[in-house]
Amino acid sequence: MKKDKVNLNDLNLRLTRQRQVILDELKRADSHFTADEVFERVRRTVPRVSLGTVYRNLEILYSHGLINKLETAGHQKLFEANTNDHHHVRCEKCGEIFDIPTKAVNFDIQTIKAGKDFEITGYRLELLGLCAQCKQGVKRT
Amino acid sequence: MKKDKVNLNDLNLRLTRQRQVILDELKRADSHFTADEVFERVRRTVPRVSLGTVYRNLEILYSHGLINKLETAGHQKLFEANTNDHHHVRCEKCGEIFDIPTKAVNFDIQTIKAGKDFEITGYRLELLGLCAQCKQGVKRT
DNA sequence: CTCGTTGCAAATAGTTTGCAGTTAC
DNA sequence: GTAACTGCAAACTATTTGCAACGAG
Repeated sequence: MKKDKVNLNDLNLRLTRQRQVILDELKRADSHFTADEVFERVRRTVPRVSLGTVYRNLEILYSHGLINKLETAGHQKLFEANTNDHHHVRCEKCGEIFDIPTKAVNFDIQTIKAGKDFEITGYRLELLGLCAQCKQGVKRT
Repeated sequence: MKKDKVNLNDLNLRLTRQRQVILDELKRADSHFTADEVFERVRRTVPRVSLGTVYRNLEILYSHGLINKLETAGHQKLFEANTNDHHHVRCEKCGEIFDIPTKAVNFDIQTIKAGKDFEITGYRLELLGLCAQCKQGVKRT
């Protein structure tokens, strides 16, 4: 079944130039960006854009399910265009984030025995690792 | 086998009154506290203690394995006296943190198929749920 | 005595917000 | 036309840090 394309209009959202470019940049790179990375990219196209606008839009786009937000302990929030369910792993050496398909991780909260009256409703999993490049000891510049 | 008691002396650490009281408070309550909650408690005994000192000590005690630090996305860091391996779940309604024994959670990073050259070295798991009280709809004051 | 530690205050980092002017529709 | 949105700057929150005085061993 094909998912309907989300219509900004239906959400009382306006398609401003800033918002459009923010979305475009995320989709184009198909990677994980911090708010200020997005800001820097959007700035190339919309020089007078402000960081506040970027933050506001990322939050709005996320809360309407148009993009994905990645919150991790002790790091800046990351945003990505990919809204499909997947996991992430951070290379502890270079800090890069890599995607891991959901099915590659054998974890199911249903199996958690939390105690009879406690209901587990969700989780946030932050994987840490060593990427292929860093494992080889290749230095990045 | 009984674990040796950690000796502050061996670690070039001095047992100041502030440090002692911080440790005592964490042990006494055997719960999870933010730095400023610890600060408030320690202040009752050592009125002139500063928040900076509390932060510094919590970090030092943690880095020497004397206490446990809990970092979660979007929340203040938490500290606890219990250094045994265990999981935590946060009630999404009341915000309370509850412990979950390691064995109650069926999760093993060894089983993650991350790709042949990628090595998973660790993880941070944040469980979310609804505690017994909140599930009943009991209001807390 | 000496160096780890403290209180204090200022700095930092990431993010949010108030407001008056602008713009999408 | 009007409500959503913007740029700007200031505010905020959690945490860290520089420094001169203090105190544990």
